[in-house]
Amino acid sequence: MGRAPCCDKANVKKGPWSPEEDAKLKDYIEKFGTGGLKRCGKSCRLRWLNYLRPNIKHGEFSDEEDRIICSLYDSIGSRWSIIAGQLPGRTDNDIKNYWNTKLKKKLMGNIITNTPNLNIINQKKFTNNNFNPMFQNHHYPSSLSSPSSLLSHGVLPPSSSSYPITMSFSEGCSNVNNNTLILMQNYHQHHHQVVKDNSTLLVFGNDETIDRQQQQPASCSSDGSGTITQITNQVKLEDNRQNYGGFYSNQVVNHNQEDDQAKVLLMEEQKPSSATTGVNTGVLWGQNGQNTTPAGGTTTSLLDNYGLEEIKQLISSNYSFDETKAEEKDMTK
DNA sequence: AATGGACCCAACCGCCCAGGT
DNA sequence: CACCTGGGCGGTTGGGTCCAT
Repeated sequence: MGRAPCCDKANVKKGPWSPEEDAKLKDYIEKFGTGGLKRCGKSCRLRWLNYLRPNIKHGEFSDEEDRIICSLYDSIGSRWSIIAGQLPGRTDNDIKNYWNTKLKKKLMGNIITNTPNLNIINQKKFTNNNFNPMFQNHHYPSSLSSPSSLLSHGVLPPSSSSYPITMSFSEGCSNVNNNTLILMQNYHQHHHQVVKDNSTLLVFGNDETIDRQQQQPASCSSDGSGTITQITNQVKLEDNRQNYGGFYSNQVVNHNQEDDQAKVLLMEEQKPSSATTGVNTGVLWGQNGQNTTPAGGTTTSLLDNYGLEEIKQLISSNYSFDETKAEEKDMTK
């Protein structure tokens, strides 16, 4: 037997709360608890919890709050109530909205603006000759496999302002290995045209990002897996999308003849389905906290190496991260 | 000034679970 | 044990606002 409705839907008011209703609810709760309103109990509860109850914080989130949210999101995923528990005055709904509408984008902006050497990149496009060594050889521990973890471990400072950059990775970047950071201009397909987006993808490369024999760029999904794509002098669209969990890889290569550097992989963000288990979910949309197996190996989240209580302690102890602990744990796998 | 798209966020929906009967 | 109920939670929606054209 299914669950009974929480209220008589025909006889309850819905929609935004009026100031009169707010005052009434507050008054009732202060005097008698809930009752008397033509509101479903659930609605009253939510209104109270998210808006009316004392000491609710509204307005801007601080950098410190950002860090806490990012760290916990990286560790335990979208368990907003637990995250809210670490932020006095903030509600799970608030944090959820903040994450979905701002923080996620802010993180990407951080990576663009605050990664060392990025100024150079902003002034110069990559070419075969100037491909920034940082992105060729800079390795991060596998546990730092998402923007939020990079932020939460202090790799990136929490302030941000995002702006588009032009970026590509070229045939010259042959030293791409696992956990190498690659930043790419994001494009998307709109009415059969390729449209430049203001956002930027952060992608982890692996050995597959370059066909070493043919020296051709290849697609690289957020989990580091990818396939080889033939370069042409025109934008090439192949509708052979593969779902890598984190992104759809469009298999598009843009070879700009004017400057022989704009070989840009086109990728499109893909919102993960909650049902995507057993696949790596990539950089941006990672289902962290789940022990998933990507195409090219395994990922570890902080939760693999720490318990929830330890994570809380880590947060309060200024985010020091014990690399050896992760490595020890990896050894035992 | 009009309009359409993007963005934000309060509120709703539906599922799960614990506790009471 | 089965059923009922409400709390808790994460995902989603839709209306208001902003902003670019």
